[in-house]
Amino acid sequence: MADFTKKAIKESFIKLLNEKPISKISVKDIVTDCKVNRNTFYYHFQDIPALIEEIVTEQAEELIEAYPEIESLEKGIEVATEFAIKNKMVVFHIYNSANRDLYEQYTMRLCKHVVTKYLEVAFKDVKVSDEDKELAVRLISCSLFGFVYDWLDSGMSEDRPADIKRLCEVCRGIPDIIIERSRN
Amino acid sequence: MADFTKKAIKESFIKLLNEKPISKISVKDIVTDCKVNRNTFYYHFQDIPALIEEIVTEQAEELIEAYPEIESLEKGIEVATEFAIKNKMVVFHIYNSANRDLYEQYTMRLCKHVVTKYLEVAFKDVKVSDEDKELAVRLISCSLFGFVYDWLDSGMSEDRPADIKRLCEVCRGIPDIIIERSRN
DNA sequence: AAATCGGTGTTCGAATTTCGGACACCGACT
DNA sequence: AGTCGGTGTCCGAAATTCGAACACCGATTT
Repeated sequence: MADFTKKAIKESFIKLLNEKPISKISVKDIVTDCKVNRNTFYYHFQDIPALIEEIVTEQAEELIEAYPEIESLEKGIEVATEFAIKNKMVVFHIYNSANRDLYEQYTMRLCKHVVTKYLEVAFKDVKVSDEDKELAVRLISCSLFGFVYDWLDSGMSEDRPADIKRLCEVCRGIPDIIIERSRN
Repeated sequence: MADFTKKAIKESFIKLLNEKPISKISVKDIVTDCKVNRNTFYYHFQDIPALIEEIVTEQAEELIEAYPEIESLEKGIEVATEFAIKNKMVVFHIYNSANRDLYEQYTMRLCKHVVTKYLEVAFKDVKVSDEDKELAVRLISCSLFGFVYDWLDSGMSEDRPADIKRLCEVCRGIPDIIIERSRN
């Protein structure tokens, strides 16, 4: 089964995201756009947050797929940041919505999700304890989140590469510290 | 219902058409490409010719939709030729296949189909008898078919606009003759 | 304060679509 | 003569999509 309907729902949502803020997108808008029954939406997804979760997860996986040979955490941060900034980014639409507090939590969840996904790959050949892995996720997620927060707050500077570099500088020490800790 | 699966099957077919000659495209190739059960193909389409028929019909309808205000038969011929040449053209792939005789008949059928579709619009506000309409379809279809035949045979010249103009010159007299005949 | 409105999320059963697994058939190739 | 790959068809089961309800909520209107 190839789930064309599910795919169409996702595409409609992304399309609508480019037309209006997420807070104004209803389930009805989505199903109207792709001409399916409202129940079909609920058959595939719990609710809109679940839809977002799946889209973001997919994009993260696609990204990791595209960079199978990430050699360093720094590169990983860069890639994760690219993910958050370059690729359309559902995250941003969420962030820009009205219910800021709610979606800040959600953005953080997404950051952790992305970073965790990445670290599964990045830590594959390095022996690091589970606790340290968790620490790495937290540290890097917070950095990523903070960067996105700042980047959006300061008016979305056009010079993304420089901004990414800045984030990398912030995070550069973290992986070394983690690996060092792991060696005791 | 939005028939995403059916749409996917069509898209897979068109995709495969750009990779290999139509005579080498099997139902299995199609369903493998879009990850659908073979029976699902047969649920939607009688066979591959029926699939082609539907694709071409749709493209013709889209074209007519895009040119709702065709003012003259000449313009119509131009549009129909554009349809046959500019828009990817399933017709051509058919034509280039091994079983030339079979598909020449089919190409002619398609030409007639397109021209009929067009003339329904073009003759809408002109009172022309059914016999004359049929004559117009035959004459213009043959011109279109002959043009495509010649165009392909002579190595698909790059200067399409000039070729279209040439076809229009060939056909220019036809509509006038038809309308004149209709006036008795 | 009550009523209306638009959206949510859920349930149900019916209808449609997709599926896997058969089958006979055919033409090409061994 | 037998194998192979493709076709077109059949079946019943499973999955998906549907329309029509329902209670619920929050905002807006009256």
